[in-house]
Amino acid sequence: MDDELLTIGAFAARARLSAKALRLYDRLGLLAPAHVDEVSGYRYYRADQIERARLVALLRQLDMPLARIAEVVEAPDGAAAAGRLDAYWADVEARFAGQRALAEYLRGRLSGRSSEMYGKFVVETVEVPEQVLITETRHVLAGELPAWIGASLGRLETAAKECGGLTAAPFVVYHSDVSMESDGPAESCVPVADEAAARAWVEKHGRAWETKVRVEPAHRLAYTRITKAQVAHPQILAAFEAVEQWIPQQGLWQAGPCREVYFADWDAARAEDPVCDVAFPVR
Amino acid sequence: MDDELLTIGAFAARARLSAKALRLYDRLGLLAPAHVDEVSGYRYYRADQIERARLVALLRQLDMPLARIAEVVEAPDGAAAAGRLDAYWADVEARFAGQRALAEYLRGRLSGRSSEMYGKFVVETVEVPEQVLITETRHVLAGELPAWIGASLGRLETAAKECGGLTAAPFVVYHSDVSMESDGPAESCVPVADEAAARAWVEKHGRAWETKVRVEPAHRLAYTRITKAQVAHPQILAAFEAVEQWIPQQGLWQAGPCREVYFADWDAARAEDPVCDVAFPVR
DNA sequence: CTCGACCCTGCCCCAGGGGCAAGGTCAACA
DNA sequence: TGTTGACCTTGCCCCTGGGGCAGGGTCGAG
Repeated sequence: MDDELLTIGAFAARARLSAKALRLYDRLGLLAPAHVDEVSGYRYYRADQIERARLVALLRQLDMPLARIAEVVEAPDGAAAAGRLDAYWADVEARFAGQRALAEYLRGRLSGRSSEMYGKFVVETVEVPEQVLITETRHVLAGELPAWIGASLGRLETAAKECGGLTAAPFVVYHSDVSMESDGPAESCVPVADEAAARAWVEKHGRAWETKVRVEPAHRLAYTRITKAQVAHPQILAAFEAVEQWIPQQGLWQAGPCREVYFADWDAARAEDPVCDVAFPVR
Repeated sequence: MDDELLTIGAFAARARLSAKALRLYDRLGLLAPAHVDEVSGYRYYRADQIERARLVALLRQLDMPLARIAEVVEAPDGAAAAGRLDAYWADVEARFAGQRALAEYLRGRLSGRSSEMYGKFVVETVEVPEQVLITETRHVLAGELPAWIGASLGRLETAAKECGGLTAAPFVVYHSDVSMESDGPAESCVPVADEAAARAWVEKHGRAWETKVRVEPAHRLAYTRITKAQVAHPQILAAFEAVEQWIPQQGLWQAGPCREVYFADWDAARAEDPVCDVAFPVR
């Protein structure tokens, strides 16, 4: 066979990687030389290791982290490797689609169409009485947000039935970044009638740490109503901004993190139906 | 106006950035607080700085480097800012398109279609006599490669006319990575008849460092012929791989970096016409 | 034997922050 | 008027995926 050994430089040229990178991959166990001279420390690679090295190099061109590359090249067979690549690439595609939408939105905004955009939103305020809430809090990425909101509110609405029923529309509070990438905590909330029953339910069914009962004091919300079609990035950002612009114009100021109040039946709504209020607590 | 000042924490929550990030942006001059207490060092931000901070946060979600974000937010007007965003985003789109093509290619390869793919390429060898070359060497990214090859070979072919004419087809040698992202040096070469004239031409017209005259000794090339349509990433990778697979099977080994020999008139060729040999020096 | 081309390790550097420690400030409440 | 707890400061080390350089060891050809 082709069992002559290549020095790191020769191997690097053939694999089209740098020697430095090869040393790193050795250290990480991603691509160990076939032989290391114990005296000199020289690394020697077999020619048939080039294939793996090239694959690593190509995967790096996809910006795949070395840890995930290891999963691909260690896969038991080609199909498994292809599957792991696909999983990674699906993540990248999803993320990129979000970024592209955001870039388009920003281009429009920077081009000076902001005043037109805000004009489309009608902002009002509403007094909200004190509420007993069952809440679930989680760090969640924007891509999973819709799925998580659906699942979480579904769980909590089920709980609400055992706690005297819903006293108002469920909502989600964003304690940090509203938009993509965000792993800032999101808190889904359902207002219920019976605080004691709620505490008992959480005691029994709550997921540790995530589920809590909380009493929110009375407050005032500034909100704008949006349609189902608008509940998506980045369109929804325009709604948030419209409300944020409006608040100081009225001599008010924000008194807490923003929230989305889902007052309609999501599944039954059509794209042009109003389903959600984008809201900020104000004073 | 709304001239009350916000502490870094309050401002961070409103801008949906971390306090740490705000300190970094302050240090980089990207987003300086309106006021810094000289005694305590506390940073205070005006409410109207939130807009800029939000823009920075959104641009960061596009993975735009802070230096380019600075260019956007410092732009004299919205149109200029939008233009800079567009320029950045066009880069991202181009890069992503390349990555997507590579991911598709890799999925096919990992799924075990490699043997079919290699079967499509017929590999042969040819003896190449000693050649006098005028060469231009540059670090070039894959995106610019086609443009650079065209321009560079155009320049060198013009030169060749004054140096006894072309004695063989021009070619490009890849001294490092063949594929995208690569800034590994690429060397465009034209073989000419008159070495003395070539040296004189380079002396007179050569771009410092980039242009050289070089005598390449006689060698043997293993090559496969590809069509104009195949001269693109990542399809061309399959051709390179086919030749690389073939070489050891014949008891040969690679004796130098790979090259693309352009033997046809590029502009006159149709997509299905052979225009290029993908070649490796062998022994 | 010598020389130049390789190779080794180790250290510092980049972006864009996260996390933590030690210590200084601020405001509200008793 | 404290005190307390929340908030702020700087500074240091950590991450990824290497690049670049210094100082020193090795290899092979002439």
